[in-house]
Amino acid sequence: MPVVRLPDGTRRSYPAPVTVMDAARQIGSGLARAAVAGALNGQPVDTCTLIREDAELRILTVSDPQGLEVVRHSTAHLLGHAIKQLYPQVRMAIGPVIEDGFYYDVDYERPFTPDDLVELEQRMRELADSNYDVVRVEVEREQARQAFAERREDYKLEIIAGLPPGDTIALYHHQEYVDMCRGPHVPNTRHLRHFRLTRLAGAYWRGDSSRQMLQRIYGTAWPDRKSMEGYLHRLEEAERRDHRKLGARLDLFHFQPEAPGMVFWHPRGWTLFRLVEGYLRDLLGQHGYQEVSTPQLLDRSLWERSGHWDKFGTMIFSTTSEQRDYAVKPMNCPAHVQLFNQGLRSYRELPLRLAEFGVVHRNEPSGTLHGLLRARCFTQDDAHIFCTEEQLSGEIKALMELTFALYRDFGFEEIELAVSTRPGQSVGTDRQWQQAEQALLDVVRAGGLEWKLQPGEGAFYGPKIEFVLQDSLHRRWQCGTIQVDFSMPGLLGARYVAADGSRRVPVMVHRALLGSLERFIGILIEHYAGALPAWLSPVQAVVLPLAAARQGEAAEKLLVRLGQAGVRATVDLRNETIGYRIRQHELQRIPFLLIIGDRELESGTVSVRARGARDLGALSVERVISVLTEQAETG
RNA sequence: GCCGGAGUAGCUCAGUGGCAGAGCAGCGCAUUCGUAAUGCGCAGGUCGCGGGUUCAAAUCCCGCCUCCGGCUCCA
Repeated sequence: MPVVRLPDGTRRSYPAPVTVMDAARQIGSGLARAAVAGALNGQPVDTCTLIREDAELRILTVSDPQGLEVVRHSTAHLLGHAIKQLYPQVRMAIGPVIEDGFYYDVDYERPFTPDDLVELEQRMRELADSNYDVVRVEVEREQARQAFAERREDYKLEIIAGLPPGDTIALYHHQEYVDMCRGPHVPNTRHLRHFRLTRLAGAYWRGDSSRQMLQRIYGTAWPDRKSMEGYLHRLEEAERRDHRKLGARLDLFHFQPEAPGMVFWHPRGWTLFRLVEGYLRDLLGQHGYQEVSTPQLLDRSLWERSGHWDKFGTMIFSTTSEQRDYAVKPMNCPAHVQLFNQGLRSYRELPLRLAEFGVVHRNEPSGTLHGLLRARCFTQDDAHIFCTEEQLSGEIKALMELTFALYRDFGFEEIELAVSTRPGQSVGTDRQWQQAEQALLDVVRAGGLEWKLQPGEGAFYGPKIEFVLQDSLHRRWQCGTIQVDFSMPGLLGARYVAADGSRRVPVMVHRALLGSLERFIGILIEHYAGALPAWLSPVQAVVLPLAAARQGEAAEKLLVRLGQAGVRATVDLRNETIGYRIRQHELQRIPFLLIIGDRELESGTVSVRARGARDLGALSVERVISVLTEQAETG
């Protein structure tokens, strides 16, 4: 006699066990038609699931996030069905749900082409439109093994072999196609209507780079046509904002084959770089840091002692001179410990905060390079804080506040936190790690902020807090990091004299706020779609005389006055129509266009057009300068 | 690094074995202009690099480089 409680609080009791679908039907035929699955006591289940005991039940439809997940998962199965019909020799691996869609990893003798994708999608539509029932059958392990052995699904057999013994296995029958899955799945393919296959890629079996490379087919699925179009539009928007394209169009930087993964900054791009750097430099001064600079090449032995050579040897650029091996520095920390080690340090000097805009080189695998976002040479806004154990949590707390304020100034409001703990390969003792992890967790917990744990994702010398910011398209970017290190100072011989006269090893906090300046600038460009706020714009204003012969002289005079006021401005005296020049500078995303015609010449004013055709009217030169300098303030 | 795709003028792209093209940008001349493209003309190429097949290669084959989409990795 199960009693079922519904989300609105009503209870229904049944004389005998009922299926989720039966329960849905009794609530309403519309709901039953829309039901893609159920949630029994919060657990997603198939609509064919029998409710035997008292439970809370919610009917999932495609408009429910959990229901949408079911639809996406079933669409992956539908893809499997289409694949096996069109290419029977394909071996199926896994087909999970991901953000915005799903994929299926498969093994096939030849590479799939975009044309194959079109055919697959077409077949998926035909299958979905035939509105067939998806049937769940629970079987014993041996039966599942046999089913997939007959079908020569080697990957499925490997998955079965890895399942804990005794588990029942669910097979989903899509007509002649059978897939193994925990479920739940839609009861009928009529729920699968708004989907699209998006791209092809390679992927390692079980994510292991030493194993077979499979072909991954990505797809997306949505509750309705409108939300799918919205998604496709977001993809286009992301492409439109691609910093690599904008970097070229806005004349900020370029890459070329002779220096893969290394940036050639153009004058405008380097202006932006220096603006970001200058902002940070001011901040360092206000927060008790001292800026330093350390060598680009350091003897290999130093990296062996720090542990970097062991862990990252193949990714360190190196060079030899007079039979000595040098590493092009991939990090600044060992060099900063050398600064700490100069002279005998007292506890009175702690915390010692050393900052460097450290240019580092890392030999990243060629396939991972991605414009400014993943480069082989980049500039860290790096710092190392040497402190006592007692000072540690105060330093971390101050750093978190500083970081949040900084992101806000650059226009990022949504920030997430993650704590990463000890990885497999690491230096240091259990006690040191436990202490370091505790220090980070204490601060994060006390802060009352939301955070997630990333077990085993820490650096080899210490755990870390990571700052993940969301841009205007809601994409996530990991930027800042705070790492607590009880190991490296000891490995590199750092000591200070404590109040009681004993020698102690300082704790070292590694921290980068923006992370890599190059990468952060790439993110900024995409966040603002190239329309940087005035304080970050390489060119803040362009002076446009209507006709150079008549107002050119006045334009050049204005340019001089703007320069004296600290406004980054240029003048455009080209013999082109005003409409043409305005268009060009709008495309260059210049914040202010200052137009001088005969009317302005007579009245001693300038017409100000702000980016995006916002007309600020005719203003006096003094007023123009005060408007521009105000706008050019940070933030 | 691995899988797949791409590379033709500064940019966007057309050109599938037979004379390398278009639009925009650039330069020149005309126009002297009122808020997102004035007109006419000129110039612009080792078709990524190297090798091969062919009477003939941007086009077919092989190797390499770089880029793009993923995977793995990311101190």
